[in-house]
Amino acid sequence: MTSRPSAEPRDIPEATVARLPVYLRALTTLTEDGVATCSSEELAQATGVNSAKLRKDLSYLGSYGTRGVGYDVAYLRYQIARQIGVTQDWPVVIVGIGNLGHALANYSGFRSRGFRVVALLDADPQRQHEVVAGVDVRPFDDLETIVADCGVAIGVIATPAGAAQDVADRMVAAGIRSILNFAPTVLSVPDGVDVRKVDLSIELQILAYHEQRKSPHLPLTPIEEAAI
Amino acid sequence: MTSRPSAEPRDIPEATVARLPVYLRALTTLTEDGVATCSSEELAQATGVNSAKLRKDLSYLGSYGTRGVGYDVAYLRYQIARQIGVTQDWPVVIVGIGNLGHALANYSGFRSRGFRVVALLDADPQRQHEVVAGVDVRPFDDLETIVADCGVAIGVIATPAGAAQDVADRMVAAGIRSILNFAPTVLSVPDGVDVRKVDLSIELQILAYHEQRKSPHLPLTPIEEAAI
DNA sequence: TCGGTTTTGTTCTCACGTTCACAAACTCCT
DNA sequence: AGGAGTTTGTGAACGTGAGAACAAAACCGA
Repeated sequence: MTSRPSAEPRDIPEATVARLPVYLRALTTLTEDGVATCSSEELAQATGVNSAKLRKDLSYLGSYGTRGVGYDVAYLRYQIARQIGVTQDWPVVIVGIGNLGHALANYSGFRSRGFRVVALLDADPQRQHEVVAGVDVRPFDDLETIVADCGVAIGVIATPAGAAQDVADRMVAAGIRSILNFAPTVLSVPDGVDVRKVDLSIELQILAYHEQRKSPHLPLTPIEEAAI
Repeated sequence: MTSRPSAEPRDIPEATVARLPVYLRALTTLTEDGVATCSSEELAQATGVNSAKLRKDLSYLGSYGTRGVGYDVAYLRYQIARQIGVTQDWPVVIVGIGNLGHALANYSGFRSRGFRVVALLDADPQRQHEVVAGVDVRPFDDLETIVADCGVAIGVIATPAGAAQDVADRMVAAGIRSILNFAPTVLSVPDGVDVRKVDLSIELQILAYHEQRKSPHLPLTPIEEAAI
């Protein structure tokens, strides 16, 4: 036991924050497999990172390991979950119930990882009679009421690009301060509001870039310059 | 005009590569709006980055701007597309036609950005009679044939976590060298194969972390240490 | 109790990415 | 033709992140 029982809330580097959920997932798997203890080397293997990096990441949370032994899986798992803030459920609204919205609403990974979809919203009245994943689709104008009633802080945008900024503005006005944006557009939001984006085609384009360099796949003569 | 007409193929930093698709998207929008020229400041605004960073990013591609004027939208767009390698279509296979696979197959952003879904594969015979987005779902065992026939280099995994590693192994064996993984698991692949992952719940967890620090939402007393 | 073994936590160094700041280069107007 | 105004491209300073390496701290067996 260290001299001070409470962990100090140092600020954690962004790169580390982005890896904590990966560690959390691996620890959950280990727990399910009945593993009680693991070393940084084992956990690093399971998460695909360098063991030195893993130890440094964990050191930002506190000293939760035992030298010569490793980490208590259940204990470490709880500490990471607490740091991320997923020991209790976060209510989430999803706006835009097209193909992607459907998939997100049905995605079991949200529920099992500390998120609860409390509402599905769509501007199209045609969709407002559907029930997706046990939640019925409601009009977009119900946003403010739902945010206030359920204490929603996180919104997910799965609309077409053209609607995304308007949706974001309404979300911010309603009190939402964290937005996960799947629409292929840049959102502008006031300070204090976090936006993370997931763009499916950007990831493919990055792969294409590297793929192009791998294969000597004649990389298109760069002599079209004068032609334009 | 610069003295050398051809762009030198310097290697581009990863961080820059990840932003090129964003610039490309903005330039496409500007083209559609009939804008012929734009400054780094305007393009930076449209893409949500710093204008100095934008200029440095573009400088890795070559000197395609004109001082005192800005960039020719169509020309810069073509140059970026060429660098990324999306001037011609890339054939792509999607494995796992559940909710997410459906959404991906229907996502028009792939088609419009240089990717063509040539096959949808699923191990479940129940799904093999469906037609999604004009492409019929075929047995997973057809993978090798399709990869060979269509020259597929990029595969998308949208299966449950348990199946993802097996699918990746088969993809690699079939000749695929770039994988976009939506399954919440770490894939291990040989050197020379690129994997990018998209984990929907990780993004939410990162938002939750920051959200937790914003609100003084009693952050769960860290005195459970002795209790575990 | 004590040496040997294991594994963590941390320090140090290097590489990468971001931002600033400014000279070079181009246009426009008189 | 030339000066004023604009905007790019880049060198230099700064900050963040990654990896190697090792001392400190635990366990184990005799």
